[in-house]
Amino acid sequence: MTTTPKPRVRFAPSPTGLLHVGNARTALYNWLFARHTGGQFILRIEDTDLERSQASYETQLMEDLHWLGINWDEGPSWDGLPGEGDHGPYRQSERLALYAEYTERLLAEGKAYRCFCTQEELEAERTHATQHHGPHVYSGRCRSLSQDAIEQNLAAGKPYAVRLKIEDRPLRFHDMVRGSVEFAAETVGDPVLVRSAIGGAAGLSKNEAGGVPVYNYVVTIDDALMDITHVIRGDDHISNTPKQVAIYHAFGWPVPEFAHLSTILGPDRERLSKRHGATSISTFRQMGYLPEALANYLALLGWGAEDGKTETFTLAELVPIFSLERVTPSPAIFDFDKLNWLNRYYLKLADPERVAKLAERQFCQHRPDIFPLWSSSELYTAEALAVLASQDPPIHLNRPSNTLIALRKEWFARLLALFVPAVDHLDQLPAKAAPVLGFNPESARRDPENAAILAADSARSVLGELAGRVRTHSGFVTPDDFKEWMKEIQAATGIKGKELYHPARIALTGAHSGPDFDKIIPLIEQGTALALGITGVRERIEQFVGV
RNA sequence: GGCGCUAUCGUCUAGGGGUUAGGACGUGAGAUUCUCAAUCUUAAAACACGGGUUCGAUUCCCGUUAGCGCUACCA
Repeated sequence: MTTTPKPRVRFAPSPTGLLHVGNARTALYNWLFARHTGGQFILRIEDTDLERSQASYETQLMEDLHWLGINWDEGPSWDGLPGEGDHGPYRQSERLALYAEYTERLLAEGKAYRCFCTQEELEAERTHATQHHGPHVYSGRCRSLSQDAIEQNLAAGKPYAVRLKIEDRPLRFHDMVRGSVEFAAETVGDPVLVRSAIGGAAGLSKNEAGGVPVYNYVVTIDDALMDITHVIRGDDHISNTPKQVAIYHAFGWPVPEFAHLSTILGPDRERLSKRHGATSISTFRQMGYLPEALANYLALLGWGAEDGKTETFTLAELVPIFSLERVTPSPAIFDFDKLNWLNRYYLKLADPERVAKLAERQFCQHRPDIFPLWSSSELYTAEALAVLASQDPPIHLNRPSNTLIALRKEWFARLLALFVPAVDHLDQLPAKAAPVLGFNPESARRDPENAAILAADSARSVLGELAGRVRTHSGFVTPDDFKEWMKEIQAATGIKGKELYHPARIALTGAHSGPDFDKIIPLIEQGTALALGITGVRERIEQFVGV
């Protein structure tokens, strides 16, 4: 026995849509297996469905993989890089010419035969099978056609498909996730390898369809030609596998190992789809999920560490411990809550500057009235600087160039420090930060919970007292000022606790709950001073009470 | 209809002939706080059912049930 060669695995998506979490997980497991074993990870684009394939999807797909941290050793050229590897081409559409010679070989060796059956005849067989509770497989009628009959049909120009002769013995293969799997030959039937002109194929007219090889045939040849040793894919391919195994047998090629990954389901136990919310990688990205969170979650969905306890892994940590033997065969329900937990975890760990960049994009999209922050050319004033410096924590002017921008970045970093821990994913940030950025007084009053709080007599008194103090106050407001007011109002009215704070909080932030006043007030006043279009504390209370 | 795959807390899972069946998310309670989030502590929560095998099965075998997939000259 020679030493076992390094594994070669492939991820073979069709560019017919956005990369879906299920496929992404398949890609991830392939990648992890390759990296773990020191093997090769190959990307092959199955773009032969001319009708549905789009070049833009192909690009997006590669971008999504890249974003997740999955790179490939061989694959189509991308992003200016030439295609790598000596097993190309890596786009199936560029391989079409390859298959004919293999079909000739099978025909010549008598391992495949021409089938002249019409659609109607096949349909009739199927109905008959249903009536007799048998499997819906081809009877093999054209297997035993005499040479004369074949010549005659050919001469008559009858369209034909090419079918593989399935030998009458069980078709079994080894699955690294499920163990040995076996299919009886009679439940498989002689599969079509090459379509006839009557068959029709996606994107082709009936006449063009003649001679077009079928998916099961093409993948098998591609996998064999690319020296794929381990086929890791979704479990919807299990029933295709016996046909593929028969093709390997017919050519005398070594049968690879298989690993069929279970389906990912939605909370209702149906196959995960757009119906359940976000499912494509690019959507998760837009929503402000971190790639490491998604990759970690996907790794955990159907696989667990040996200790049964560790839950958080970087890709680098995953590589040495990942194994297909530990992959669970049962279907898994996609749990958005757990993904969110992981995302919060990684958000806490992530470099603040990186988070700031991602967050800024979200603000630009959702609050164009206030963001972008850094483009303004307005100058700061002496008063503004005073506000920045005297709040706690102060923002000091300490950079000679780009000063306003530097100050704003500092402010933004503090805003994020306050609100990022409160979100599951970054696109929730603009809404969460509304207490600082500003709010609509009317809709704040209309909120049912707010309305209930505001309806109380005590709330009216508090707001009246507060407005009075705001009016006589000059200059900006500090948390100490605010504390002082609350103390005075409590002394004057006897109102305290929630009855005191909730109305005040609504007047200031539009919501009855949120971060500490100590944090909010400096951010508001500093934001106002930085000309961010944020209404100051005094103004917003006056506005609110005046409504 | 046929064939195949699957079955441990609500969810993801660990485990494995004798265990207090472990962890995580989520949920409940408590601490903290005017409140929310975060954080910490804590609680509740599972071996689908029926037969075997066995001194003993959640674990092994067989059925049942349920879910899912394939059943095409789609990919």
